[in-house]
Amino acid sequence: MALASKTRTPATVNDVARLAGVSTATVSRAVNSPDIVAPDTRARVFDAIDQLEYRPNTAARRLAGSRTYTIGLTAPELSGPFFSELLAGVEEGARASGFHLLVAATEPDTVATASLPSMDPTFIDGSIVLPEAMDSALIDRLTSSGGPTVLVEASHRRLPTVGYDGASGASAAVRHLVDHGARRVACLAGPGDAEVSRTREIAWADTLRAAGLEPDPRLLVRGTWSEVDGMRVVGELLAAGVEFDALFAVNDESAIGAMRGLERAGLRVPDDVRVCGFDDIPIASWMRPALTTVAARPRDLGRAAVGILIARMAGRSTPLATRLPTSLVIRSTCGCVQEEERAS
Amino acid sequence: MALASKTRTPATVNDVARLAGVSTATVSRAVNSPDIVAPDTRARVFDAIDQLEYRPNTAARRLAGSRTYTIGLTAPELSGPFFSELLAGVEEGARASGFHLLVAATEPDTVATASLPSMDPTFIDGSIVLPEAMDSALIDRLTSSGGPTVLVEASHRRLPTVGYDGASGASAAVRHLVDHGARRVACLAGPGDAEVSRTREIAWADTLRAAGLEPDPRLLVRGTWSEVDGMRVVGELLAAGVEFDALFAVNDESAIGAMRGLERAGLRVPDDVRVCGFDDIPIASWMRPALTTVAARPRDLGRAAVGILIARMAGRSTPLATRLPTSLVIRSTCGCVQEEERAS
DNA sequence: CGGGGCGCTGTAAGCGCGTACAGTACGCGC
DNA sequence: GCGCGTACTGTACGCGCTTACAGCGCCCCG
Repeated sequence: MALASKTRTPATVNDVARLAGVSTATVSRAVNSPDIVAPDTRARVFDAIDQLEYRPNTAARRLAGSRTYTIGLTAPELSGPFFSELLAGVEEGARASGFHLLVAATEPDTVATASLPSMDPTFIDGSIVLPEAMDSALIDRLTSSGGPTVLVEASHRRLPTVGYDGASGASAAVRHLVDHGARRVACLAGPGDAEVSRTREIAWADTLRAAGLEPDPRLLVRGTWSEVDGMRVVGELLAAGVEFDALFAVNDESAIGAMRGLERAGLRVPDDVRVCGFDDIPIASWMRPALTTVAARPRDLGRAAVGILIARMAGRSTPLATRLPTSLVIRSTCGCVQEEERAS
Repeated sequence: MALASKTRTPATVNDVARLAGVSTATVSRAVNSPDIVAPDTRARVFDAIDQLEYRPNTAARRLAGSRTYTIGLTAPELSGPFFSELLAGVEEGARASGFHLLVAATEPDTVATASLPSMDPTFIDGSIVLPEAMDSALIDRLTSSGGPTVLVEASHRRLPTVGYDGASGASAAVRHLVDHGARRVACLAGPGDAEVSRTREIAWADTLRAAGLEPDPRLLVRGTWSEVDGMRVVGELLAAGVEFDALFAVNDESAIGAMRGLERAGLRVPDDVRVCGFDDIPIASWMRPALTTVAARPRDLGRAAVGILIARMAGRSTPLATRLPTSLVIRSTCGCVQEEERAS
């Protein structure tokens, strides 16, 4: 019976009300709290809705003081395998719960200004933000005006966070390296102010100590998560004459860069230096030698984040910190897989 | 003088109007068409706006029949290097022009239903869609109700499109392979109904013919853009006993998969089979051997798409089809770079 | 000196929806 | 029989903004 609109202007509550022979208030109630309207009235309303292909106007809805059914996702950078997967997870979760997804990147330089518009509280019911996207002042501002907020891969006293159990992941990686003979394990970290990196660095040091190996501070080097930087930093390490027989990188991209740096210096992976990354980005299993890494599933992270956000928006309380498990994926760069396997 | 709000309810036009001693209409005009209000009035209004930290309520704005300052981006899948970069470009362009960005994935199975909500015309001023996200009926529906639409990497009779000049890119790649001695160039294509792939396949065949080489139909094989499929398909080709000395893949991911397939069969790249991909995804330059490929810049694509969309929304007319150039990036998999270079 | 035009501003009517508030009808207990 | 509670439904206002329309003062021309 969709003899209705094809190009006509969209139906409104009024149209539905008229067709169903009820008032607009009843239509609204039928849509938002079906249980408080009489079953047969409700049925008539829904019939009308179907016939007219009525869909509530989101803007009006918002204006009338209700939800916008939209959540925001803010990150410092939108490209890259990590964010890419995270986004997919967030979108999936949002869509499954009937929410729209607004994404925004924060200007690299002006962290403050340009970011806010997209997180417009009048537009958003709540938001998910990656820590490096905003300083804490901004986050405060957001939470005081923009509804619930969940932080990804960060820690916070008041706000709910979701992230990996980075410490145990890193620990497993380092332990694996050590168990297979490594004695001098370097750590290729991210920026010093990135908490995600810090956690993994600390786990690196702790695990080394637990194995009776004192971590050499010169073995802890920093990049910016990128391949280029991984390569550069390894070059510097080598140039400085610091010896190491294994390398744990806090993310896969810098691990890959590091491998190029090693190769450039004539060192072979895993024979001369064993390498282990973190994240298990898609390419990790396709490169050669295939990267041993700590598998994290950003897609799950995303899903978890929306889940928590939606719970908060609904007024339910949630644990403050959610930590997803990781698992070590052993491939070729750690050198503990048979040659035969590696060749195939 | 930001003695104003900290946690207070956001300022409205009324507040601004009162403070500036003008009417709300004037405030609105000052904001939306500054040139039609007297300079000193305008100044007073802007002062008030700053003082109150006023920011127009987007929902109200939309409801009052104006723009929403939001554009939508719809794709079948949100992860992967191509979309990732495209998104970054779109967001960049959108933000630069003061637009919000709503992203949505279309359900793999129910192409129809679940996608629309996010493209809600009452929410969106216009949208950018990747062709495989919607069938043409859906696109028609979107354009008839949801404002201007631009298609990415697709062709359309009425709608503006942006994409690469895939034909010339593919042509350059195949020509390069042939120029360097390849005689039997296989083509690893995408799904048969993907126009992007078709264009490149045709260019493959045409270029071969132009070089006096009749394309062997058995050399044209299809996957689904993915690494796994690239690997699988090459395996099948080999199993079928079809000989080839070069392979042109319509995207990098399947090229990478193909290389693994080749490796598995004991064939070496580029010595036994030369390989060339398409896209130049970030990893292409980091893998070993480094992938020779046609460089496309999805980020630019994204920027171009928003540019055109915004122009259309502003009523300006734009060319129907925009084709961005590509360039061949010669690295190691095509076998024409010196050994010395490859080793480094 | 009067009328028409222009430049600017104010008035007020919605945009589509949610929701307090005010019914209405019915069933029950007294 | 009346009064009251329950289960619904309708009336009407306002969310914050844009935008016709009208109004005001001014200058210019006749």
